[in-house]
Amino acid sequence: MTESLERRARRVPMGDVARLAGVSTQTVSRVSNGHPSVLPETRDRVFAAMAELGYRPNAAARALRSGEFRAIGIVLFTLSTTGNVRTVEAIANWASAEDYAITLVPVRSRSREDVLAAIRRLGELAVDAVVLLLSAHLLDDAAIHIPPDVHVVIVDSDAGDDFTVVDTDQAAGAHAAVEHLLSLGHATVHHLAGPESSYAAERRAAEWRAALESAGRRVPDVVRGDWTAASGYAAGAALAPDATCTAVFAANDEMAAGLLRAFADAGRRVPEDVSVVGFDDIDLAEQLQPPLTTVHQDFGEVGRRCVAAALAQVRSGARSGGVDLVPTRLVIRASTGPAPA
Amino acid sequence: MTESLERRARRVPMGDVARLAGVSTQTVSRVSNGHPSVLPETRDRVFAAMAELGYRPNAAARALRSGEFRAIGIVLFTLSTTGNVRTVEAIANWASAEDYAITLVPVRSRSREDVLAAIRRLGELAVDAVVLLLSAHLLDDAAIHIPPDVHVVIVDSDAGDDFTVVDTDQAAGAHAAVEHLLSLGHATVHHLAGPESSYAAERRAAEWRAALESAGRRVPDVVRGDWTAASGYAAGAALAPDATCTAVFAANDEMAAGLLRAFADAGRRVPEDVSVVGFDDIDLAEQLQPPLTTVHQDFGEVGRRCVAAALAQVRSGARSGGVDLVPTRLVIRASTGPAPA
DNA sequence: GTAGCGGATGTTGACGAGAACATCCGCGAG
DNA sequence: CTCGCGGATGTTCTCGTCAACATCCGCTAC
Repeated sequence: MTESLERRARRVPMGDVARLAGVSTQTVSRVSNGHPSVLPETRDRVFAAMAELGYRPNAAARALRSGEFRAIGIVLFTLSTTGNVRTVEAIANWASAEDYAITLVPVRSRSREDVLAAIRRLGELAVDAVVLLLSAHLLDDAAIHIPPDVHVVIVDSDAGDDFTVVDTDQAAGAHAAVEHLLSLGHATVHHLAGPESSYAAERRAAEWRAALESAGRRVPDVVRGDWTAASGYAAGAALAPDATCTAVFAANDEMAAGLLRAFADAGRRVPEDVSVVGFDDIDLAEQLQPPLTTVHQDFGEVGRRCVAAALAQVRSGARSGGVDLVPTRLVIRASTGPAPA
Repeated sequence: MTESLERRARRVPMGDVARLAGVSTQTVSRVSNGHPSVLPETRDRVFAAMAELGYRPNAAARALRSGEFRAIGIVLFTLSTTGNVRTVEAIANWASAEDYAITLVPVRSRSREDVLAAIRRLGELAVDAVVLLLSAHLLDDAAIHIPPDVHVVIVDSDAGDDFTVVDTDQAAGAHAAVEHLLSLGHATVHHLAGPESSYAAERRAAEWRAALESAGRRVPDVVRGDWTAASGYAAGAALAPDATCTAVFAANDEMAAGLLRAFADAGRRVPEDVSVVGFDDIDLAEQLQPPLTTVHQDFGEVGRRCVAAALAQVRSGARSGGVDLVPTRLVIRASTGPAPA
């Protein structure tokens, strides 16, 4: 794997450029930052010197001087869920538009000590603000304490009293899914929930229950998955024999995909025998068989608001509380239909 | 969205800690870095002062002094492809294990100027090494020039002469897929390729062609998609009427999923009438109907080698060339079967 | 003609941490 | 008893950049 070696070229400091261009470092600095009062001729000379030496400003020195890193940190457990990926991408793109970079800090596990370690590292990161893509339960722990001078935005959580929270409106989305199924004549709706460790999963499950109760319907036992399609398949295999199960609301699309295959394998037709609704509206949702009715999340908007909130804190120097919910949209496809007669 | 405001707590510098603990800043520094020759009693006093004031070391100052940021940059177009996401996650995890953070730099578009801008920003990033995840032949362009003192690892590209390249062994994977289908008795294999702008897509297409030619088979026209399931569906709809098409190798699993649904809609059974092979082995592959035969990529290993190569460069101070290919594995599921009689 | 203004440039210092070097002290060897 | 050594700690200086202030100059207004 190794072949040739090139000796490392030394990082060029401003002073070298200044010397070559015959000006002071301050003038180089001014050119570098587009300051107006530099003679065009001088500017060109400095640019030429920069190019010749391959000068690039040193981010550390700049940050030390200015106190700004122009970066936003994101703390998360995993990039293996659709929601996290899409949120991270959206944050990265919006941040990039503001000329901010994104620093990713993965947390090894959900163990208390790993989370604590990540939070502690937060403050030492070369970052102006932090987005926590962690579920709330973790922050409830009184021992987990976020330094007061760190600007934080929290996603997928409920700590709106102390922190800025941005999130998809899980409750409204879940409500719409249940309503849709009830309006098709189903007596009740089963729920394939995500893991208990997820705040989003818990919110969706709670609202599913509330919607059924407020409609005066029987509330079936919750079936739990772990977000994966495989867990959805297992849940589907367990639900298929139950003839009273004519409608299932899955907490995400991957698990819904597993459900669809499990029902197909068990000979239960979708949507004729069972209706299925997912959550997220991943790209593949439309390509499943049948195409999946699902709750569309606007991750782009979540990302935009995260960046906006983070930069607002950075610019004002203050931390604000409050919850900012992004609406969902029910996308009706072929996986839902009238209740069987 | 805004409610309460807390005044910003000032960042605590080392000097404050030193004063409170009754020592010099140097001693605080030593404690902070675990230097051995500090009296336990002094150490405790310093720790207490740190805790009381909420001291956290300043990353910029540390980086300026040491010349190290302990961060690796990743430049990429998008997180919407499975491959990129999984690679980024793997890199983040391995880097984190070495106590390095990850900085994400999205490139707005594939336009020449945006790529150039990103490359130029590279050198100014607060980063010790950079991974280019651009999946393209970008570096062929002579105008795109990477500063010689930037440590670079390239993924999904072909600049092994000048840079370290880590990649999945696309050719071997594609070859295995074609071989598998031919060994099942299919006269030839159609190919649903990814976009021309993707290096991986081109490698897979080239090897598909080579495998067919070396077996003396007819080489059908290539059908192109854009990685999405929707484009796979469109391609499937176009291929379905062609009775000579009994085997399709899709360049990724999402497009294969679209193919499966298109064939189902067109009344062509998989695998009885048509066999389908994908590439990637995404989680959902096993949940498709039928479960998808596909080429498994070991993204974790790609990430590990990227981090290893990047840190090797950082530590040696040199840049090395060479190509490091990660093997693939063909996962046979129900979507492939013997050629129809 | 000169005061005064403003544009172009230079000089100085500070950001926070930590390496190099200096200092001080106690203890053991000669 | 003194020298020297090494551990604990302090002092100084530097990293690269940029803001603040200083300087110098030409031009305009009176």
